[in-house]
Amino acid sequence: MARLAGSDGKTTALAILKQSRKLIARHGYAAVSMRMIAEAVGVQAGALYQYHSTKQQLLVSLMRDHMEKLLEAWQKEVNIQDSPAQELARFVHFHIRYNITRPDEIFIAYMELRALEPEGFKLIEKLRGEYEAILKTIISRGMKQGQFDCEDAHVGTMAILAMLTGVNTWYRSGGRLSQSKIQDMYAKMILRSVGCKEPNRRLPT
Amino acid sequence: MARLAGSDGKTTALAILKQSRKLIARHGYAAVSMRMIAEAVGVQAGALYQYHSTKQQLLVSLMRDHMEKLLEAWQKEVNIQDSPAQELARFVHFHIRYNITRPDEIFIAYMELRALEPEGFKLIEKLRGEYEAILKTIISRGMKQGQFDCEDAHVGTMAILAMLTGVNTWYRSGGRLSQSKIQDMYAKMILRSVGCKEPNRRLPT
Amino acid sequence: MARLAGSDGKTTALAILKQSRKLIARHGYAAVSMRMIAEAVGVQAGALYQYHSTKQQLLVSLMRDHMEKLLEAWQKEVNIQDSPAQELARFVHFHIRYNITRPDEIFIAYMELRALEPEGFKLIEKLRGEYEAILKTIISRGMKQGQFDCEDAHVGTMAILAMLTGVNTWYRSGGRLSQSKIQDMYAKMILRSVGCKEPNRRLPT
Amino acid sequence: MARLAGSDGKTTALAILKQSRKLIARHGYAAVSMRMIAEAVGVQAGALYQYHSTKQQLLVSLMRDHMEKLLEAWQKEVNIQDSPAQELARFVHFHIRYNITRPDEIFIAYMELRALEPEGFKLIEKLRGEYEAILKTIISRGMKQGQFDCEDAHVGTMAILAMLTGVNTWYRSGGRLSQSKIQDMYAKMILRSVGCKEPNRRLPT
DNA sequence: TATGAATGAGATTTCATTCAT
DNA sequence: GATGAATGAAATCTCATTCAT
Repeated sequence: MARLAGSDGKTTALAILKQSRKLIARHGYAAVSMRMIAEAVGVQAGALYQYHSTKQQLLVSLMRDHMEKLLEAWQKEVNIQDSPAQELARFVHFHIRYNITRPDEIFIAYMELRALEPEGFKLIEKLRGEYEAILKTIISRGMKQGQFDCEDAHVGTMAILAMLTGVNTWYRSGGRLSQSKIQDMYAKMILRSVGCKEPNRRLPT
Repeated sequence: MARLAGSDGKTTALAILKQSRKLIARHGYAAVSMRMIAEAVGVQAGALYQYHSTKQQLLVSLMRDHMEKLLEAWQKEVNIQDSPAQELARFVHFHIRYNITRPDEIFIAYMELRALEPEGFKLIEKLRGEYEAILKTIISRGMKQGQFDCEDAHVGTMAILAMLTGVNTWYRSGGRLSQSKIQDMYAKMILRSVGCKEPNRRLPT
Repeated sequence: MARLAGSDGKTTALAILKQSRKLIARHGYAAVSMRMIAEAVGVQAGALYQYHSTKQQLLVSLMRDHMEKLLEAWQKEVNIQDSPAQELARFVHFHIRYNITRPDEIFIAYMELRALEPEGFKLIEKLRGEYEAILKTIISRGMKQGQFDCEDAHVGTMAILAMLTGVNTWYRSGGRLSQSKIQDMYAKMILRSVGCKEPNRRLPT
Repeated sequence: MARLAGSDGKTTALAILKQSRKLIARHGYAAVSMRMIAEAVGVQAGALYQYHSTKQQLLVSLMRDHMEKLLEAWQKEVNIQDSPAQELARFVHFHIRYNITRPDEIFIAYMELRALEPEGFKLIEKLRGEYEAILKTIISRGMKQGQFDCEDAHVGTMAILAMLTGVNTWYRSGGRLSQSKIQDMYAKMILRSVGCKEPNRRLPT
């Protein structure tokens, strides 16, 4: 049949992204079928192909979307007057705050790289690299200025990102620890881990 | 046809575990078919069912196998005379050493929990809990003895495990950093992160 | 959206016939989708249904169109003063000339009969029969007048039509042989094949 | 489920070829679905893929099979003592006899070339070329020896093959004309068409 | 112990067609 | 006259699994 009265392309497009994000995060790209997504959206499977030419394309859209928004969000957050320690703390707070409210995006971004075909993989890897570079630059600057005592900026970057992103594997909103408490704890652990002596100053959560 | 001359049940059983581990780690449980495994082993798909009653059972075998061996290995490693700091350092060295040589097992253990059906999930979760308890106990002991200054043993446990396990996402053998160098760097970062002042003593890699 | 400024029903109608003819001739009715046709025309698939109620109807239009024009064209060609041999030669020249410039129509007319549903099939078969009857009548007349020595008018008709229509399977314009040369060669072969002794007189190509 | 007691690969393989040949000849490659073939064979659609990796492969098998058998059959038929006229008559008789009993193969061979993807197309074209070369050689020999008066061996080849293959479009076994009568009529028409004066000697049907 | 044939369900994707706008 | 959104059916192909041999 045809279009239902009141149906609307933009609404459907958003619903597809939302539902597929949720499903893929829960079960994994390979385990989610186009039919499952369609059912969640409330359309037939064929309708999905008006918005994404293949299942793979849908995954790429999801991941690119997330990475681009993440990078933009940091740009709005950054404060050029920060010392390295302040900037690292700000980054920790930002990363946790941003990720804790978007567990599905994060999970997909980290877990479904292997499901990407070469073209999509290259695109997403580039965006990931840009985000890693932000943290690496902070650490390098702190090392140059003698504020941090870290042996290797790259290893530090990877270790800290793993630690931060790991929050999502155990954090439950409404759990024993508030988000701001977690942010403070992680900031402290991480500043210590790079050998920073400067006291951790409170930052907006 | 019947059994090929020279074919051997034990050999096949091992080959199935080895190849399925490799394939599932690379592509994910849902993306690996029984036929792919069979081809890698060099048998027909039907033959796999002589060893594992379902695809799901095969996954459970793989994961239980890994967790049990990991726990056993730590038992052989532990030294009851260690101070908390020494034990934490030992744990860091152990975890990195053990995991760096078994990237596939680790990846599956962390990634395919969601692919487990309820029965298998309960079993594997129990074993994971036992491993986490080891680290949590170390931290708690260090806190009690005043050697560590950590606000929350559980959060510390999860943060440290995430950091450690993250090594596998970027470590390449033969890369710029040797395994023992990485172990030292992580031990330092982690001891600092729990507020330990005791100098890091060298441990066997 | 509504009609685009400058779009025009007649133009679209012609474009649909032209593009569908081309596509169906190349790939076959079953292998051509309405979307492929729409894309070639430069409209959305839905727009095709303003001109043809179904895909099948579109095919019937294409075939009826061709057969009717072919029959009309012969009517303009015929010369009632021709002897049977002259008329046969005229027919050969006509058929080759007409078909060589319309390879797509011919191909569809001969190949897609099987794609017609009963109603359309009856219609097109009737028109085909009329065309075959023209040739059969020529041969019969030649036999009655003793100019041809052919054992069976029907077999002769079918054999000659197959031979003539086969030209399209190998003729390439600009190839080694000119159209008029081919017409002469075929006229000679065909007149001989029906045992006609009268010399082949030149006819307009 | 599993294999049915008494089922047998060779039997199924033959049935697939037989049924797909029949169906593709009637409706065309694009219009025949794997399900239709499977139903005709009496298996599920998936079972077809044990024998042919794709639908396209199945088509190639069908066409190669036919062309190879056709070429072999002529090799058994040929008589090196034939004069060109005798050989041409023999070829006509052979072609009609062979094709009249295999209408499906012929139809597919001539009609589904366009359904072949490049790889398969190249293969089948090569075999077709070999068959055409047989007739072309006969005509060329007749021209050299002065027995035939034909202006162009290539055009003659294509014209005669079209004529001969066209028999299949109208012949119905048990119809008004017997096969041997048709063979004689065509041999006569064709020998005349190449300007051969030698009387047509009877050949085995 | 393993093969080879098959199933039945389900995967992604495409199709002709419809209809509110 | 045409679009854009959608349907429901069907296409090709893959999958886990079974079982006679």
